[in-house]
Amino acid sequence: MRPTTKDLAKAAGVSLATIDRVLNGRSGVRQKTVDAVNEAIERTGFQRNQVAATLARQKGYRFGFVLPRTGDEFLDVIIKHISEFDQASRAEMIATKVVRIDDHDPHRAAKTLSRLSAEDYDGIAIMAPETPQIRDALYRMRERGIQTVAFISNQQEEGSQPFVGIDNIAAGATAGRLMARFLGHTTGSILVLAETMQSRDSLERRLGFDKVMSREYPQFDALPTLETHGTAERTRLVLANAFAAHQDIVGLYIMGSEARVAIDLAQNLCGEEKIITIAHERTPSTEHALRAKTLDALINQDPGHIIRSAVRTLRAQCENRETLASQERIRIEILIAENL
Amino acid sequence: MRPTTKDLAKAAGVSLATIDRVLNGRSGVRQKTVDAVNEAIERTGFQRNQVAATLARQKGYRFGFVLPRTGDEFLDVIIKHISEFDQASRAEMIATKVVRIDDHDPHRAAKTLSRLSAEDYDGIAIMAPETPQIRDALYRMRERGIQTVAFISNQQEEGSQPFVGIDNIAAGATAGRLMARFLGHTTGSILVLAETMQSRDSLERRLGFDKVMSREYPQFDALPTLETHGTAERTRLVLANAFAAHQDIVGLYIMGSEARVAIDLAQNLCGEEKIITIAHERTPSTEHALRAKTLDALINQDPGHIIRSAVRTLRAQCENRETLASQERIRIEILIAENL
DNA sequence: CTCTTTTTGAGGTGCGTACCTCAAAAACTT
DNA sequence: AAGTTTTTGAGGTACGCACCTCAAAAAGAG
Repeated sequence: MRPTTKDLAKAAGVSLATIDRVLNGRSGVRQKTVDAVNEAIERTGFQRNQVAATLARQKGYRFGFVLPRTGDEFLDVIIKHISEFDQASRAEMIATKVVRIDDHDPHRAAKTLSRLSAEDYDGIAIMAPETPQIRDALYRMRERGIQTVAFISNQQEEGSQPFVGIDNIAAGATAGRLMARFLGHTTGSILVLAETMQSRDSLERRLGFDKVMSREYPQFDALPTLETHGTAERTRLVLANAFAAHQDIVGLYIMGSEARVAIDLAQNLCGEEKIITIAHERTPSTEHALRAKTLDALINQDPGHIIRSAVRTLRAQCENRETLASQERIRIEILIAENL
Repeated sequence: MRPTTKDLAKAAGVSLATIDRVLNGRSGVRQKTVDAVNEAIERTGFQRNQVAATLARQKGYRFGFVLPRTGDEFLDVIIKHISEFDQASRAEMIATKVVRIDDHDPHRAAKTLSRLSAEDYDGIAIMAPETPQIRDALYRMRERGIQTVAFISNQQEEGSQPFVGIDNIAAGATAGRLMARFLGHTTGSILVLAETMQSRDSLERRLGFDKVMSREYPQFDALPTLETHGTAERTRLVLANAFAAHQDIVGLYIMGSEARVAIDLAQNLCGEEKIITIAHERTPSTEHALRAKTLDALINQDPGHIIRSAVRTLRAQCENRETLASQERIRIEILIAENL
């Protein structure tokens, strides 16, 4: 039988009240006593029964997913998965809510964050660009006792909060390797498309992509990143210009959003010689393109896994436990038509 | 506030005892009353609080993972993950144990299964070849009230129990597509290696592989499957013979175990012209080969996901709930050196 | 209608923890 | 040493459900 708090109290030679104080980090306990309890925990191998604990806490866990207000199809997919998760985990007393912030106005975004109270949230997972305002808002949030985790988009301040998402440098490298291998023995230029190079994610993907391409495949010329600013018009414009300026385009790497427009357009612009196209994130559009063979491969991070991992991570923080790093690593998925 | 059993009793116009009888499928309740309670469940949107339920049940859940006694590196990986999971989920009152069965002696295997009692296991996940003996043993097991789920290797009898694992036809097709795309414009023969073609998994993978190759890439000649019987000697033998008989081998698809030996050997036998090699399942060996570029791609099913999914599925059965199919789909992962 | 069987109700206990109160003990202060 | 503050103990309630018993009510059989 696993030891209970009662057993632990006996083993430590203190009362249940003291055990409770130590276990839940309440004040008013001498260090000496804390040490004695911790020693007893070690000795007896006590593990708090989370099932009983959450039942007793009564108010399960409430987590917020902070997402940008503007976004692409991928964001819709994320939101859909969050609400699915919310449904499925209500029986486990975990509630998840989506909070939107102004991604183009850091001040307003920070203000929205500052309004999130510890009364309403035990933790939040945030997907946002890294600005000083947001960094500070997150810092104050943690001071208020709300756990935080960066989510899909990493924040600079490593160490202060965990990150759940893929390694974007590796993701870029993966795209690069696939691009080169699919191209085989041809040579030519490769277009690289991003929403904006202001974002850390795009920078990292490009870095990884170039690392593979320039070192191992000098026969290809990866052109400077084209920025779409997330609009269809500009995507059309920059792509048309690029195809006009370069006659030898053999590949297209779409790092960011607006994949749909780019894929369709590239189909028309490239002539009879098919170009190899690789994009990120599975959405209805990219999935369709993969099936239609207008897209050759998709680099994906599974939204379901990310969400579950973010919640596990937040919950572990709330209960100040460690997480198994190996369980929380988000895979860089390669999707082709056959393994959709 | 979510309705509790008490609220439900009031809503259905019955007592708590009756609610308990219906909810836990006990006998001695008229159908009319059962219907009334179910109607009230619908109407009030009652959802049993699993946290409280498992606490009250006192004896968490005990699940067994039935694995073959003999096996390759992949099996070791699975076992490692099961014990990791066991550690991590003890706080959630879920205990998992590994049970080994004689995979070469169906009678002994069935006997081992018949000894698993409902006293000790709430459910078992089984990875075993499909034989009549095992099928019957599983049937009787379910009659004893032990939930079952097929795991990695599917059993024929679809419908009678869920399956957690990948679609092996799709996995084979994925391997085929990658093989063809990596080979590019060359032509030649492709070797296909399996432990045995007796197993359904190998048959399905081969089926998927051929579907892609023969229909879309007639320039390649996928040779008949070579069987290694899981031994290093025989692997060496069949491979050496194959390379002697065919001078135009350009690809090697390793569907089953003994990947390590096959990869190393193929390296030596193929001469200066590198052949494209694709294998299944991530293990220390295959991972190393991928890094060393002696392996071009790996088709993988994540053991961690499979185990968690199997446990979620078993637990849902115990609580006779439905599972979200979308959450339980096991991905066919494509691994290359960059996204390890 | 009576007798038997089946179905239902009322009530209780316990799971392991959180969280609360109040008093008692121990530790510091001056 | 007396007073003040800090630390600890004892005890309780609650969470939502499982599981148990025993008696009462209802339904069915003859």
